[in-house]
Amino acid sequence: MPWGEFSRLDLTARFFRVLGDPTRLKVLELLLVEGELSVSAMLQRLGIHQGRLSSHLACLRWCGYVTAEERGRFTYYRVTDRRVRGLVELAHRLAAENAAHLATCTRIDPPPRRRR
Amino acid sequence: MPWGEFSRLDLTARFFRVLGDPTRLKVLELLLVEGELSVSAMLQRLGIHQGRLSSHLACLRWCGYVTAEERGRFTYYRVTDRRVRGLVELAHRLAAENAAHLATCTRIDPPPRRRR
DNA sequence: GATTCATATACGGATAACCGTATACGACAG
DNA sequence: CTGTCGTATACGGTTATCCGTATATGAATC
Repeated sequence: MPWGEFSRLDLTARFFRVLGDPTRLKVLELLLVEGELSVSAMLQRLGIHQGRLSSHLACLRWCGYVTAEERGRFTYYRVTDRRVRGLVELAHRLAAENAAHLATCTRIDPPPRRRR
Repeated sequence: MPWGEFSRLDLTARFFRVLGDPTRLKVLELLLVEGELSVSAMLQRLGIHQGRLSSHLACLRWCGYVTAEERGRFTYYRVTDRRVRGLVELAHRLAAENAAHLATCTRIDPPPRRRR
């Protein structure tokens, strides 16, 4: 059952890419620890620009990682699915075991190019 | 214990980014199914350019997802860690449940820009 | 209804990361 | 030791995606 032009495999790759950004991953971990937070509460803890956080939250929300609930002027976010916690924890373990190599992978982080 | 300039969280994000490329994910799945394959065997099944496959394999190998063994003129690859299978399968399930949204996430796949 | 606060979206510069082509290298055959 | 085969690396174009700044929206307060 392909969705639009994307195969099952393409969709899973997209799924992983959502988790592949440090800011989004940090937001997700924060919510896993705290349970539920408003945007302004996250802002205090993360120290990043408001627009940027909002945009990352929109991505996480749209893709099903988190759920938002509006109460009054505030919007509260929480992690949607219990399985996400296990996924992130397993990734932490595997990443820790290969930390030195992940840090130096030249495909993910290639050396700077000569000017064009 | 930070590795170089990367925090634990940054490393995990990199870990996910390795899985976030459709070609690498496809290679990984192929190896999960077949167990062990030479580069040329993978080339036949994937139908992509040789240099590109080799480069992705180098990434997967360096980051610890696969192990290579040279026998004669051939190099055989296999998946290193059993836990990778579970990780990928869980991601498949979660991605399938949000397929329609993942396919249209504008942060991962933004609308085309006006010419500069 | 104007103002303020909390949050979301739009825009464009900068950079990360993919791709294809071309080239290098090491093992075995002849 | 020369050629071929299997594999790895280098290079630069192109696209994806991050970021910060600026702006819009919607609820509550005045």
